[in-house]
Amino acid sequence: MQISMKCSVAVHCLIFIYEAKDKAKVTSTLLSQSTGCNPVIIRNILSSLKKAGIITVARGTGGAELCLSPSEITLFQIYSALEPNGLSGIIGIHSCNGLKCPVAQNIQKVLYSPYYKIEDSIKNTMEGITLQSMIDDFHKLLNNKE
Amino acid sequence: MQISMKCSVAVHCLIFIYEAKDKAKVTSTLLSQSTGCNPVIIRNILSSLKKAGIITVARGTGGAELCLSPSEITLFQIYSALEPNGLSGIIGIHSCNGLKCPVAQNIQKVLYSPYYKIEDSIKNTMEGITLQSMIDDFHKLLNNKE
DNA sequence: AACAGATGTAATTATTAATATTACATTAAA
DNA sequence: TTTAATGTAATATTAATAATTACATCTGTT
Repeated sequence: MQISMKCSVAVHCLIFIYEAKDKAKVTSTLLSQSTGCNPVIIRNILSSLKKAGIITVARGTGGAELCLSPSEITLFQIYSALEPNGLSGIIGIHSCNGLKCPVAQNIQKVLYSPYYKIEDSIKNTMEGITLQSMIDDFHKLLNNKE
Repeated sequence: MQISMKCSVAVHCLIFIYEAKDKAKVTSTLLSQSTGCNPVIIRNILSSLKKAGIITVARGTGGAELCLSPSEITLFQIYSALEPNGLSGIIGIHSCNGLKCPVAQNIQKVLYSPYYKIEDSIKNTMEGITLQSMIDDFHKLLNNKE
């Protein structure tokens, strides 16, 4: 129901910011050109990452930078920054409130535990993936092309 | 991006079918009343579950029944029955093809491994959840209400 | 054989969620 | 004060979900 591409775009931006360090000022326009997304979408994503303490963005003059080292930034942190409700509700549940059927009256409670387990396993997996590991993979890909 | 409520509705239907065994003929109309979903949606879901060998649906006369015991039916089987593409692509990736930026050219490959890990952890968790366990939880909820 | 009550499915419409765009106030260095 | 940014609200567009309509088909019953 809702792991949107925002997360992918955010990882893209973070790798870009890391690579551009001391080389170029990273503006939302630049990132919009690199990702193919609208600059306002980029600004919203950067704004979320900023609130989560992952990056700083200079007002006025512009330019984004990492606040943490890539090994301290996990995919779960990135995802959580973007999705205020976290993983809860990642799977849709139909609302059948007010119906007499006992299955209808209890289905939401029955699904709670399975869905929580799924959310928790996604969380654990995401916590095991760092920006550093993705940057490493990126560099491997660059080297393989030579 | 896409774990829809179909999965929840399917579990609802399967519990209903299990509970109604030898008591009532389970038609799509009945299930549509219990779930609050449109009967055609129900028929499509039942059709998918049927193709996956989880239930039988009698043509003409009507009525759905389980083909397997609830302990043999996992949440992953149910989910897979409904989603032909499985979990792949559960997380959206922006398309930035044809762009010069090296990040843009490699981001999809960089994200492949992390996203595969996530999909796999969801799969494993879903495989550990049986219809039986959900039916047990349902019965516990019924008893607690007395 | 005709009827009644089902399923199966294609085609269409409606609704909701995700993404993009426009507009403009605000910021800070030059 | 000009310029090039960010920040964000409001709106529009697009894509994904779900609902609806319509009708062919099936099968037990009368």
